[in-house]
Amino acid sequence: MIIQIDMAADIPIYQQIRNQIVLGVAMGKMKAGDPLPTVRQLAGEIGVNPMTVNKAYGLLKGEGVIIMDRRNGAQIHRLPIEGDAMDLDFDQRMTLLISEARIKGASGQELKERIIQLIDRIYEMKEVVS
Amino acid sequence: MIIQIDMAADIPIYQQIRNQIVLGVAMGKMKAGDPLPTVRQLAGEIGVNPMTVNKAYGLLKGEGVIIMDRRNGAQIHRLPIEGDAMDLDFDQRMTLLISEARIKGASGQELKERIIQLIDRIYEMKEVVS
Amino acid sequence: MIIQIDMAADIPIYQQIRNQIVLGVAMGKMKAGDPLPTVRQLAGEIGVNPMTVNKAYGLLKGEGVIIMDRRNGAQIHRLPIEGDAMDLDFDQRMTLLISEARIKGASGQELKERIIQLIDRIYEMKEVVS
Amino acid sequence: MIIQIDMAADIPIYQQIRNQIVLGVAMGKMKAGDPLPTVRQLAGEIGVNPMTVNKAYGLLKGEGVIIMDRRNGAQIHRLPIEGDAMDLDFDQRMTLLISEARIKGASGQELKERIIQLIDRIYEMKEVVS
DNA sequence: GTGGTCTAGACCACC
DNA sequence: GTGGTCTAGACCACG
Repeated sequence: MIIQIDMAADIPIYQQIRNQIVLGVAMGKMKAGDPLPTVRQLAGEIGVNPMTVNKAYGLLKGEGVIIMDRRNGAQIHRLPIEGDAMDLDFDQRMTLLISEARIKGASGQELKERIIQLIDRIYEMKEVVS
Repeated sequence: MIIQIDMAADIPIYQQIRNQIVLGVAMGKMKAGDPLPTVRQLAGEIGVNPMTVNKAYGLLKGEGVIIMDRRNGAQIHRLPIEGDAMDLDFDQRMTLLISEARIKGASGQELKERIIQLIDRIYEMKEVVS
Repeated sequence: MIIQIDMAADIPIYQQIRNQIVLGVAMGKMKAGDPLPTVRQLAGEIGVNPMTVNKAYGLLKGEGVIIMDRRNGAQIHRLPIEGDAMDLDFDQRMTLLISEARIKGASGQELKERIIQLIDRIYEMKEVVS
Repeated sequence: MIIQIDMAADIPIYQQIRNQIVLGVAMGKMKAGDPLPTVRQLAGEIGVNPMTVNKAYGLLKGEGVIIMDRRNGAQIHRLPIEGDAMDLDFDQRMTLLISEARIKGASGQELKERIIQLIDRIYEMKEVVS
């Protein structure tokens, strides 16, 4: 599991770390119970301040994606995590994304095909849920 | 076209204004050539500083969504927006959105149905681009 | 001689009018002594405020491109007009233009070929100078 | 890299700052990865409000010339700038520049020689893009 | 420390 | 009237 940070992006680094771990879990690269590197280890690898990694882990813990244990460090939580999968926030962000594509000229059919393709790629790995 | 601002949200106000106008255009509430409220007018209505609205309009102008006319204020651009409709940024944001839904337990089928529903709702209004 | 105005452009309308007349003169579409439409006429044709056209004519008069006569209206002045053809302002604007092209990846050779092509097109009409 | 501002010029200050940095990059005074002064630093040096410098940096960021890094301030972008080097805007500005020179009496030959001289001066520094 | 955001208030160019 | 620019000063998120 390699974390790639884009220092030029507008997205805060701690958010990028959080996002990449979410992606890793959803695509089956990391499974429930798998250990995460320690804060210092990961911070050293990607060259950021340990406080930044700590903040990302805190976010993930708050979301229920990981559990932090004083003895074993952090590890992926049992899945699925709590919360409605497709809540208001999901709809709003999805609607905005589709709208931006529409005003750039995408057709509804193009969009559907592309998104189905992306979903299939993510769900390629069966049984992510523990 | 009413702009609703959530002062408590962590999304910057100028970004919220920009998003709502993009949504309005994509869903056909605003058509090419339609006038937008003036900077001062909109600022007064939603109770923010004109500079904040100005920044939102500047963003939209940079994206090619609106044009700023010294005589008539701003209006929706008549030319199609430049840029690939489904670029790398689109894929990344979409992949993240789908991944978040998956780890909350959504099935691939559920996701496809929901997203197709959202797309159909947005594309209900035919011919947004004049 | 048709004047085309781009209301969406950042360039002020009076400046656009001035520029197009300069282009028309340089490319031989208008010669010394040719009459320009009256302020009201041109304003009506392109749908702008007469004050705007008036300002453009004032600019051109100040530069020596046209002369304004109460009886005959405005007409193109005898060419060439006064002033160093390649002054400091020319060098600065040209340097900026070339620099912008360079950072977008243009090679020196590409630039020279393109510019020579543009010069030849403009100088196609022999003997603009009266 | 010293930025010189002409407070009396009719070009906005933020535009002057942007232009000088573009020139600096194109002429090799600044290379990819080189740090720019911080917003507050530069604002202090040239005696303007930080917001003005911020606007200039925002422009350059939007153009892909620089990246803004929360840790190290701004620096020259390492990737080539997107966009056609010689687009419609380039042609129009170049045509206007040549036309203005022609009506002041410049010959096509004079122009070609002068412009080639300017290009060679700018491209003196090999390999600006890292 | 940095940049990001927002405010209040001002003056100017354009039309 | 409009938007464009600039200032002074403030608070916050990020690292």
